[in-house]
Amino acid sequence: MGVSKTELFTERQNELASIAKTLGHPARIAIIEHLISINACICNDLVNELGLAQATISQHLKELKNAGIIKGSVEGTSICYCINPEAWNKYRGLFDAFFVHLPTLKIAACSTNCGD
Amino acid sequence: MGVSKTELFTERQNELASIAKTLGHPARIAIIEHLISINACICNDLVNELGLAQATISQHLKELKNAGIIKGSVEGTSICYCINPEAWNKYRGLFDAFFVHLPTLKIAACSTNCGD
DNA sequence: TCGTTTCATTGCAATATTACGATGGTTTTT
DNA sequence: AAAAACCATCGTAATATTGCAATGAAACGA
Repeated sequence: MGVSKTELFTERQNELASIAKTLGHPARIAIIEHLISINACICNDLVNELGLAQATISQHLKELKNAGIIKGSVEGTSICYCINPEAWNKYRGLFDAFFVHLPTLKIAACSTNCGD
Repeated sequence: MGVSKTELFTERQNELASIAKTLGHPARIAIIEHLISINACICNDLVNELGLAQATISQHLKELKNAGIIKGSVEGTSICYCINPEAWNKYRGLFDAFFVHLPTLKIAACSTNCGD
């Protein structure tokens, strides 16, 4: 039906999936990486940097803002965006905790059980 | 249009977004974590473990298999799934490299520029 | 062989996502 | 005040995703 059954999963699983979903578009990855490389806040540059329309960029920025990954502040006629370090570190922690699993011992056991 | 303009981004950005998208559903997170906790391969258990229909679980397993995160091998009438450690480590590396950015110095600069 | 178990696949309905043109609001510049 | 610059939002079209019932396909046991 196009809607996820979030009530079946833990809050952490839903949160991890939600932030992964936010990162699940190359434009949003590119926006984040450009924000980081510029080491400061951007706005209309993203429209020129990536090849997407202004409305599309604005839409992606909104999603990133909703997720908390970035924040923006008014700066004259333009809006200055930057990474939100608190959310950034929180999400890094979530992914770290997720990927830290699967030590060597488990790898061996799994390979054995799966054959192949 | 519902379709991403992948040609605008680097291969790495597309790959990172793709794997993030695969992880962007709580059922797939739950499947992965259950596979890890069982330390071996599962199949029909997932239908009982999560509250989703068999067809739905099968669909999620297919996506995880397409991404390479898991692999399955026939085991009698059932199919044994497990984490694919090579892909796992590769994706962990991608996320690590992504999140490793934003050292303390940049945090300070960004906060200053953004006001707030 | 026949039924059972276990999955994958198909077909469908409901909803979500992606992209963009057009429009409007806010702030600066002239 | 008028024009310009910048951005968010609305509306729309095309496509993707989610979930499930129903149906097949493959392997096992009686």
